[in-house]
Amino acid sequence: MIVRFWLLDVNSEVENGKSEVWLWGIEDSGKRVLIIHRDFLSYFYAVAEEEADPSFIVQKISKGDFPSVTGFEVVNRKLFGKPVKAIKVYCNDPNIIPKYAKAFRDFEGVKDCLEDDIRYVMRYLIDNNVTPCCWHEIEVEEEANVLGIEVDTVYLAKKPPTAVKRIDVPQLRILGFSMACYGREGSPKPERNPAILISVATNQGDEKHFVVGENKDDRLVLQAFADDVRRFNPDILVGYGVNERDWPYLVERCRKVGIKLNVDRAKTEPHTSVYGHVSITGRVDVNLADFVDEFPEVKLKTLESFADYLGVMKTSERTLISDVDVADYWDDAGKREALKKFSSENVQCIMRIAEAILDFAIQLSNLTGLPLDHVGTAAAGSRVEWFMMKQARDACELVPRRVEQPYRPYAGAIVLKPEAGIHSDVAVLDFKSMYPTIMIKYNLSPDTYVSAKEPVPAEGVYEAPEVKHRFRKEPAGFYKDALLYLIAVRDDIRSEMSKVAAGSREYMVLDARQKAVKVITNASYGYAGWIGARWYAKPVAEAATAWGRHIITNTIEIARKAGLKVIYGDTDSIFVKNEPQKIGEITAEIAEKLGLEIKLDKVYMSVFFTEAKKRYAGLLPNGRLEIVGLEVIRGDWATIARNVQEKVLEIVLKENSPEKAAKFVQLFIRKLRQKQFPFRDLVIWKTLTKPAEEYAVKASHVEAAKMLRKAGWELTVGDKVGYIVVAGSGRLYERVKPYVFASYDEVDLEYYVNKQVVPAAVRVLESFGITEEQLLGSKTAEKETRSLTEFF
DNA sequence: GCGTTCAATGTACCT
DNA sequence: ACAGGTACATTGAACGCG
Repeated sequence: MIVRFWLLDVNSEVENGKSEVWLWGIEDSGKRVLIIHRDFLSYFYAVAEEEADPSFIVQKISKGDFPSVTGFEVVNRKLFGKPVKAIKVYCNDPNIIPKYAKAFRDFEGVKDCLEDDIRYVMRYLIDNNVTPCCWHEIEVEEEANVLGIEVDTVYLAKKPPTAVKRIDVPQLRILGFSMACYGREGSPKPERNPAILISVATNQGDEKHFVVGENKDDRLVLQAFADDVRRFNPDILVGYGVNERDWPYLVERCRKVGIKLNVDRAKTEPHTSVYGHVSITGRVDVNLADFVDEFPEVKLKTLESFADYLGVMKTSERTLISDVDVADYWDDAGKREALKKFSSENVQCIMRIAEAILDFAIQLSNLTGLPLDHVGTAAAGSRVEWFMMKQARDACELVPRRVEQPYRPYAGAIVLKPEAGIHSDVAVLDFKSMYPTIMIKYNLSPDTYVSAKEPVPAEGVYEAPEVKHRFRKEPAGFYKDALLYLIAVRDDIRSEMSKVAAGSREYMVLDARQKAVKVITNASYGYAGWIGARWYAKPVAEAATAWGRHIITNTIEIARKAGLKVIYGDTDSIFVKNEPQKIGEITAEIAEKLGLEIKLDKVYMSVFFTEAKKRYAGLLPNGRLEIVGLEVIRGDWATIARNVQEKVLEIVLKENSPEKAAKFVQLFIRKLRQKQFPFRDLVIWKTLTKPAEEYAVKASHVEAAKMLRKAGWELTVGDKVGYIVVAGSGRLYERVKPYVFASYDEVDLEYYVNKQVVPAAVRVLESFGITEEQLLGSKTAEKETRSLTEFF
């Protein structure tokens, strides 16, 4: 019997001493199924030394005591482009593979063992061309559901599945949840603090709240939550920070109160697995917080600010309750409803973010081949790597082991010093996807590199400028093939998108897919230069930037020779005076001489530069202000400073009136001194980049973090600390408090005037001759205005 | 002993 | 835990002065 299914999740189990792959799927009919594949043999490679005879090696190995080996196969493969003979060693116990590989490395004639570090499930997926979040067909027979798996049917696979060309996603059941814990000793601990409130929502519109009674006994809450999950039987569970917080807490708490947390489809408990994701057998656990990094505009990566950014729930319309205050809200009869409302809003945010994110997550999973519950937690480098592994297999390239590499920096891109001040009518030209384009054009790939000691091959080489790294022209390296594939796929998707209604379900899926393709394409250069990469290839990255510098330098020269004033440039772009005819001419000349396409990206009606690189603001014809690098878009400046600078830029660029801007700043400062701005606009957020003890110098956010920790609130590396500068004496770091512990009365307003608002404003206004003193002015308002008026 | 100078430290940004 | 290039605030030790 043939079954057609969409692959939701995959895991492996050991049954009667034999490994089997479990494929969790959804059929067209909506049936949830489990397909068990029993006879997939895993393997690793023993790579033979150049002079060695592989069959001799096989003979020798056969005499050793390796009971799990079931067979050998001598094959031709490549390693970093060099042909090698390899012995594929099949084993019936996947778990013993690393041990055998280690032993085999010592055999005479064996250069190395490879791919022993690829887990059984991933081996299965790659070798059979099975991709998660995609439709497949498979020959199966029905099997008795002896284990009581919570699916409609259990099948036994007769053959590996084959992919079906279909892009649609079945109707998935999604359940989101959010929890609150009661504690007054700092960060809640499952050993001592109950889960007082769990809010649950589904994509079928249900919303439920499980709340403890007055005795705060959470057994019923936990049980009801687990029962409700099983009743709804979701395919996907979503939350925010669930892998590191909610799931471990729930598991521990249930253990403590003597309940089994049964929320999966196979009667096991949630367990932490690779990349730190929590695995819930038969379902997919998605931590939405893993996807906030795709939006660098979101500075503070909390649920509420992510939701605010996506436009699903405005923070300004909410009463936010920080962890520090949960117990107070619970204990105060008048405030408890607010806590419930907060929890309900949180789970609503989660559901709406899921709606906005899941299409992308699904497409990224499908493109990289990483299961949906891994793909979020996997770092950018891993995502590229898994994508490349599939490409490598097609090219018969062996997957190298990850080897510890020393960090060796190399030269990157060129940035021009801008001409400070305001320029009007400025065109921005740029090379789209410059590094991927260069990598394709010059066949930059780990398997095409010709080292300095090697002779030039017959087909010739491309030699990078400056660094002189050489890459064979033929055949195409697997990076080139991979990048060409990605670009072709993206073009296909875009043409498909133009055929369907914008905003339709199909359009959204296609758009999510082209975004996933873009993410992988753009990360490929960085991957090549990453020392953690299996295919770390410094010459590839170094040659890409060298060609990039060559191209942009020549572009600047061509523009100048054509009489175009070059105002600024960074990596792959140039800012020139907008003269369409000349731009047309140089575009053609660049294409002809450099073989790369430069395009008009946008025209600024006016653009403002400081003396510094990477910081400017431009006014677009539609009236939108684009701000780059300046304090406005920096998350480590207080909101008041960002707001004042944004307004100054707007006045300067739209009204061309620095004087008006200066007066605005003076008024702003008066309001600040009168405490007219919300307290939260004074909070400064900075990331803890290492454990507090490891800092070489005292720093404000670290001191604030220590104060939080003293009160029991644990922070880990990567967390952002929000602090307030309070009145007092001494160093800055001696005058800060976590914002949750501070009140408006303690604030050192003069710090915010002198070190936040004024510097942010002066950054822009000093170009127009306005000084800090003028903005601060003298004591009375009249005098301020007069001195400024006199100045002009 | 005290104020100034400046390299080092730390964070976040740009492409 | 994708790269290098860059700006800027703050710290803290060295430096200069007398």
